[in-house]
Amino acid sequence: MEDQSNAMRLFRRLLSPDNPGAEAPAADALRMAARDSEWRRNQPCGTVVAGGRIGCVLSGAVRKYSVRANGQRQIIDLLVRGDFLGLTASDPCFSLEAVSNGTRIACFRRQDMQALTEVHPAISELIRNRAADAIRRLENHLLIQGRTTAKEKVGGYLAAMCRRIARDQSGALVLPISRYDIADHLGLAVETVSRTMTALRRGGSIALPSPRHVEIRDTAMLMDGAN
Amino acid sequence: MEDQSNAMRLFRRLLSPDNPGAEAPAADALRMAARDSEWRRNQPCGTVVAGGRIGCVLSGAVRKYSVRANGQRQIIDLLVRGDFLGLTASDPCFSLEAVSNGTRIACFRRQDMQALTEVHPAISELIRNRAADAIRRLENHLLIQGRTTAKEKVGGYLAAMCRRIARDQSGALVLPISRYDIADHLGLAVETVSRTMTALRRGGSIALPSPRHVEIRDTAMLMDGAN
DNA sequence: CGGGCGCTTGATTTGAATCAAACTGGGTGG
DNA sequence: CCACCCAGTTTGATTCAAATCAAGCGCCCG
Repeated sequence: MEDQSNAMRLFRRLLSPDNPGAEAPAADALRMAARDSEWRRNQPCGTVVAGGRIGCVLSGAVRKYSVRANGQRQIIDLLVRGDFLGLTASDPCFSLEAVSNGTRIACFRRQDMQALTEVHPAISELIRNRAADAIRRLENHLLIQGRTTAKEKVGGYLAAMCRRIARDQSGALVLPISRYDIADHLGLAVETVSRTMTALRRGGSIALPSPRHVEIRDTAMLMDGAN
Repeated sequence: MEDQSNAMRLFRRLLSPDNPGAEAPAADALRMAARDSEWRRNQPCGTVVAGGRIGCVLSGAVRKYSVRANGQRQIIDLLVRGDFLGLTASDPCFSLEAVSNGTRIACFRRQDMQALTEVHPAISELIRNRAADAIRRLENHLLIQGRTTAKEKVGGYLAAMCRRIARDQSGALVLPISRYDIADHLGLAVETVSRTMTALRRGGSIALPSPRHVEIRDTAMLMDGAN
């Protein structure tokens, strides 16, 4: 099945980033232990990590967020293909939601995963590396979020996305998320995000063929927030 | 030696948070494998994690930060007693500095640590748990940093610190870091931090016997940023 | 004793939030 | 088929809060 082989390729890549051909047995074992599920846009998918289970995003995207007493939503992480959910046992204050239709998640029971690590040491390394990824992702987002001006934040965000998500045939980023999501992820107002995107376009660091398609024109300018 | 027994107690606590009496052999093994070092205020201590080594803060505090091209310093994490350094192999863009005199760090070589995990499985669990701690710490800071007003940020920060650092005999928090550090950690100007602390004091949610000593008076008010 | 660092307060400016309104495209129902 | 609707996006005007510029204070350390 197509999906099967996609997931296999993903697992092989994750198991040995340098040498995608190796580690087929471990990837097979992961594939066998996984139960896949598919989610629609805005559907809560926190159940995949209930009971301490671990999930891996196969396609689409998942947002991890919390809603404050005053109604403000704060997105603290965006998980895309290859990112793991549920690495920190349980923090009940966060919700998970599929961002787009056809978001597919492979789900593993913790005890199965534990048993697998004893047969395939590479899987234990995989988990460690995904946790390290999560730390780097959060650290990097903190750097972006900690910047002072909206132009620096949005620019840094787009530059970071550039390293994580797929491009269309013309080389433009295809943002999986809306302006509202970006705003809630950066701690800005939607209007500010929109205005800033327009300003970046006028400044020449990006092009916007459509609201969801972003062509990076000048990475340095984008990161500096200097235009 | 006093320090030896302090480090032992720390390792035992980290190895089994629920039952501090157990896991003495693993703690002993960690103690034997560790090389301690002591650092002075503002001294760069990134060398302890050079070559992929792992460090554990025994006392004092360490700040992890990056300096941008425009000179702006961004502190992305503050490590205190029990926190681990170098969990994400190497990200050369961050610097480490001791925050206070007498900051002590236990340092482990990665291969020694690896060998230990094979004898003591609890040590491998320890590392996983410390990584999960780091993720939770960063997520929580992101929630604080993503808030809109300075009062919410500073209030949330103090409330978070409350759960991590020691209190003096009167029950007040002893901040290990300066207003400048707090500002660089929250992405605010020093003046704003100072003003906000004063406002919180006047609002009655905290008391400030001295700039570095904070008594939490009303946690709810502090977290809401509502006063 | 001096100097500098850390902290605080004040006045002004700037930039993002907020309030308000129009526009777009895709989807639905008549 | 077309009118309508609606969520997402954009732009404009105004308000407000934090950055910036400026200056004074207390204290520790040399």
